[in-house]
Amino acid sequence: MDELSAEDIRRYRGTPTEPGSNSPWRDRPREESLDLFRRMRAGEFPDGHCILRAKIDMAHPNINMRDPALYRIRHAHHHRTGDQWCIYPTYDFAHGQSDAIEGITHSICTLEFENHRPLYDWLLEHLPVPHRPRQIEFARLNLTWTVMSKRKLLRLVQEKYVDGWDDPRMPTISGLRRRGYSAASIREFCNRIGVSKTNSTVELSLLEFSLREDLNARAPRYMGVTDPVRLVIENWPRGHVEWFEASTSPVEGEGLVRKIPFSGELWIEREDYLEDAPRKWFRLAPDREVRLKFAYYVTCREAIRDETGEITEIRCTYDPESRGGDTPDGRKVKGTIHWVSAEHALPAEIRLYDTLFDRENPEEVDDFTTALNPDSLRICEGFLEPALAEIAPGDSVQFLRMGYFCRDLKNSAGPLVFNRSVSLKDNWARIVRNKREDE
RNA sequence: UGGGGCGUAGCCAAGUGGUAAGGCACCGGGUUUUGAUCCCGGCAUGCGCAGGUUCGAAUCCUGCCGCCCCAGCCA
Repeated sequence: MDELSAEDIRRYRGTPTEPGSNSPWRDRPREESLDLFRRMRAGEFPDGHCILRAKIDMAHPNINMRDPALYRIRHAHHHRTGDQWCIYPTYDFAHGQSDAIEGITHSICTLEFENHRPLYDWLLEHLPVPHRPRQIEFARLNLTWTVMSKRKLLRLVQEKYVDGWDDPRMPTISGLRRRGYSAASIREFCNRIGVSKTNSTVELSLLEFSLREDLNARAPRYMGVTDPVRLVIENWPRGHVEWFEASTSPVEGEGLVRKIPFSGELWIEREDYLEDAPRKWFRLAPDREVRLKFAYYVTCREAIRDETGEITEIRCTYDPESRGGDTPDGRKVKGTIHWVSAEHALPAEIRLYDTLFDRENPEEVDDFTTALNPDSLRICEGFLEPALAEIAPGDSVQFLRMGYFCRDLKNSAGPLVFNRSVSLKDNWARIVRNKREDE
């Protein structure tokens, strides 16, 4: 039992390059120590008055072996036992013993505990344990574009930078689940990155790939427009509605068949129209023809703008011969875009996520909260095809061409809310990016 | 300048004396009513560096270099 103050203990410990020296209490007779320990347990002393230490070697090159603390006084209130217990073991003292009692064979932990293993082993050797566990250390998982330490994540929650531990932007299991990450995709990700002792940071793209791979195989396809602009078909019979039958699977003969209403006024994705389109642009532009998925070919005639210059309506004509998405003359259209009939559309809140931080390594700045990405969440007022009303909270679907979305687990009572789990791979964006870099 | 770890491609990672797996990313091409998926091809004359041992070295030896962790009565 040592009665040195915390400050003195630190002084006696030495430094990594200089040995420490023995506490003046080190040779206290056992009976006296036992008595002190009993009284400490009985609550006779205030916090820090004395402490139980292991007698090992104050000159040991490993600082953890320089007479480490084992039991200290903490007058902490416990929700079950109240104030009756006031002494607590250190992590090092408890670790090996609890492993031994639980029959643990391989006690796996992270690299920073490597220096503690000699103490872990020393305690097991010197204490009456029922079994000898072995501690094995591995590198922790780090991911680009986020932080992983519990202490940092806690700050994000406490300081309200996110909505809670299950905010879909959090790299927590509950956050990933709410984002729409399946258990299978997370497991497959873990298989892919492996386990080693190398300090490493895995690229986020690998996590995203694992999700896409799983959802590509499982998620039914529907149509939803996230950033809507109105498309009017000038030669469509007024008030006419057609219903198309389409499968939710891209694979012939698989999936469920549901009906999709089509009419003369649709919502399409704002980004699917471009005024000055390059030659390789396959979507809508003045005088260009595209296929409306499952339905008809339409040719763009004009775009109508408001006073601010924003496009409010795109006017097209359709080819009645192209019903179903093919024409008798066999002419090809390069682009196929998704749509939702305006009259039948389900309004929905669609949440699009970006990385929580604005850089690959948020730890490179002094305070990681200054590296938060202000655009990590974008809330859209979108429109969905009617069949999407049947999707249960927590279920994943693909919105054609827009990515994989998961109906939010919370907010299940009110209007439809969908979280985007991950976008689809976007080769067009890549082409545009590469071209810009060439110029 | 003490001790404990780790260095194989842009990012992960196999490999333990027989001539550098695999995945992601990236780059080409094909198929496609999702610019998705799928398919085909490319991507380390080289394993932190320098010597040495060996018929043969990422693997063994020696010496360097770089990065991470440790001076809580935190975990």
